[in-house]
Amino acid sequence: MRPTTKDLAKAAGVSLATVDRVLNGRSGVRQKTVDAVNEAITRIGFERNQVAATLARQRGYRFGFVVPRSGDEFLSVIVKHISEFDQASRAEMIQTKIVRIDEHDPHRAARTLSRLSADEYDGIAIMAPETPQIRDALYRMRERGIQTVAIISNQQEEDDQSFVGIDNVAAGATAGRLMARFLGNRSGDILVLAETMQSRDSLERRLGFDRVMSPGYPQFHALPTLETHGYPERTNLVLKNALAAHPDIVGLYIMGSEARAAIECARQLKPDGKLITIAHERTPSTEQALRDNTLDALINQDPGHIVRSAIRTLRAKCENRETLASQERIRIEILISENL
Amino acid sequence: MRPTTKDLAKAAGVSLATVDRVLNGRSGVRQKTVDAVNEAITRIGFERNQVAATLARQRGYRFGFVVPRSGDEFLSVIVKHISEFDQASRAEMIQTKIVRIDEHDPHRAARTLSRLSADEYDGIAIMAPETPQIRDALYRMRERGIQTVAIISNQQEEDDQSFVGIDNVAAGATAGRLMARFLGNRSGDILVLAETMQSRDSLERRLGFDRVMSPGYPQFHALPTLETHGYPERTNLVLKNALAAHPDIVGLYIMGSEARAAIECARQLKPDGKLITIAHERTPSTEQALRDNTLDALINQDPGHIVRSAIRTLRAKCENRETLASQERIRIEILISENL
DNA sequence: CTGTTTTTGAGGTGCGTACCTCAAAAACTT
DNA sequence: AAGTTTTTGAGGTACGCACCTCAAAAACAG
Repeated sequence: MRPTTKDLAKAAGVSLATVDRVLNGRSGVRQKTVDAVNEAITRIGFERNQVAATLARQRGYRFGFVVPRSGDEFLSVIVKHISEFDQASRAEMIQTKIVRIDEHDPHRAARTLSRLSADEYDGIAIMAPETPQIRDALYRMRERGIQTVAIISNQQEEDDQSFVGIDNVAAGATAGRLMARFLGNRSGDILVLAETMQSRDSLERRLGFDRVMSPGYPQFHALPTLETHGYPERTNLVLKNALAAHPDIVGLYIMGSEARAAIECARQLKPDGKLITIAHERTPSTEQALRDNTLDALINQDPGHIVRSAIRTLRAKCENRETLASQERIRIEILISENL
Repeated sequence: MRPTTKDLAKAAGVSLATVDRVLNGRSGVRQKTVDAVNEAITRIGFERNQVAATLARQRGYRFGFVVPRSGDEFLSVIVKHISEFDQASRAEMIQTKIVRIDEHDPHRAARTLSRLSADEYDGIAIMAPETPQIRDALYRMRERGIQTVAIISNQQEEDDQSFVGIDNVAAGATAGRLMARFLGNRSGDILVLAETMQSRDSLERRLGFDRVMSPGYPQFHALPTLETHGYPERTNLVLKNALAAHPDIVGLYIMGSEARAAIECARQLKPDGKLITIAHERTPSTEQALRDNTLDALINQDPGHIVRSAIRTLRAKCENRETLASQERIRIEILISENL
């Protein structure tokens, strides 16, 4: 039989009340007593029964997902998965809410974050570009006793347990390698497209891409990143200009998570030239493009996995546990039309 | 506030005891009453609190993983993940044991299965080739009240909820497409290697592979599958013979989950020719081969995911729930050295 | 209608923990 | 040593459900 708190109390030579105080980090216990209880924990191999604990705690967990207000297609996929998970996890007493922030106004965003209280949330998963204001707000949030994780875009140099998402340098490298291999023995220029190069994600992807291309494949020349700023018209324009200026384009790498406009352009270009096109994030449009061969490959991070992993990570932090690393590692998926 | 069994009893106009009888499928309740309770469930949106339920049930869940006794490298990875999960899920009151069966002796295997009792196991995940004996044993197991899922190799035409693994036809097609694209505009013969073509997995992979190659790429010719039967010496032999007989070999597709010997051969062949090599399942050796460029790509199914998904599926069955489809779908992963 | 069987209700206990209160004990302070 | 503060113990309640017993009620059979 697994030892219970009762057994633990006996083993440590203290009362249940003291065991409770130690286990839940309440104050008013001498260090000596704390040590004695901890010693007993390891000695008898006590493990808190999380099932009973959550039941007794009465209120399960309330987590918030902070996401940009205005978003691309990928964001809506994420949001869909959040509410799907919320549905499915009600029986496990986990509630999930979505909190929108203004990604273009760091101050307002920080203010929104500062209003999130520990009475309302046990943990927050945040998806936002890193700015000093946000970083600060997160710091204060943790001081208020709210657990945090960053998802998709890493905030600063966080530790493993505070970021759920992929290594974007590796993702860019993956795209680069595929691009090179799919191009085979051809040669020419490669277009690289991003929403903005201000964001760390784009910078890292480009870095990884170049790291593979530059030394390994001198026959290709990846042009400077073109910025679309998320506007379809601008995307059309910069693409058209680039194609005019560089007749020898053989590849197109769409780095951002909003690929619709770029794909549309590629679709029109595709029939004549054999343009190899690679994009990120599986969405209805990228999936469609993969099926109709407009896209040759898709680099994806499973949004469902990210959402669930963020929740598990937050919960583990609330319960002061470690996560199972292998489960929380988000894969850089390569999708082609055969393994959709 | 979420409705509890008490609320449900009131809403259905019955007592708590009757609600309990209906919820847990006990006998001695008129159909009419059952219907009334079920109606009330949907009407007030009752959802059983699983946390409280497992606590009250006292004993959590005991699951068994039935795996072949003698196995390849992939199997040991699976086993590692099972015990890792067992460790991590003790706090959730889930126990997992490994049961070995003799894969080469269907009768003995079936006998082992028949000895698994409902007193010991709530559910069984089985990884075994399909034979009439096993199929039968599984059927009887379900009659005994033990839930089952097949993992990795599907048993017959099971429904979605009874199989955790990948679509091997699609996996073969993925390998085929990658092979073709990596070969580019070259032409020649492609070697296909399997442990045995008796197994459904190999047949399906080959089918998928051919479905992509045959119509789409006339410049390649995939040779008949060579069987290694899992013996390194035989692998060496058949490979050597094949290479002698077909000087024009440009690709090697290793279909089985035991790739060590074949990789070793490929490693020796690689320097001179530009042999494109694709294998299945990530293991220490295939991973190493990917890093040193002996392998060009790896088709993988995440063993950790499979194990966890099998458990979740079994648990859902025990609790008479549906699973979250998107979470249980095992991906056909494409691995190259950049996204390991 | 009576006797038998089936169905239902009322009530209880326990799971392992959280969280609360109040008094007693121990540890400090001056 | 007396007073003050800190630490500990004892005991209780609650969470939502599973599982049990026994008696009462309802349905059915003859």
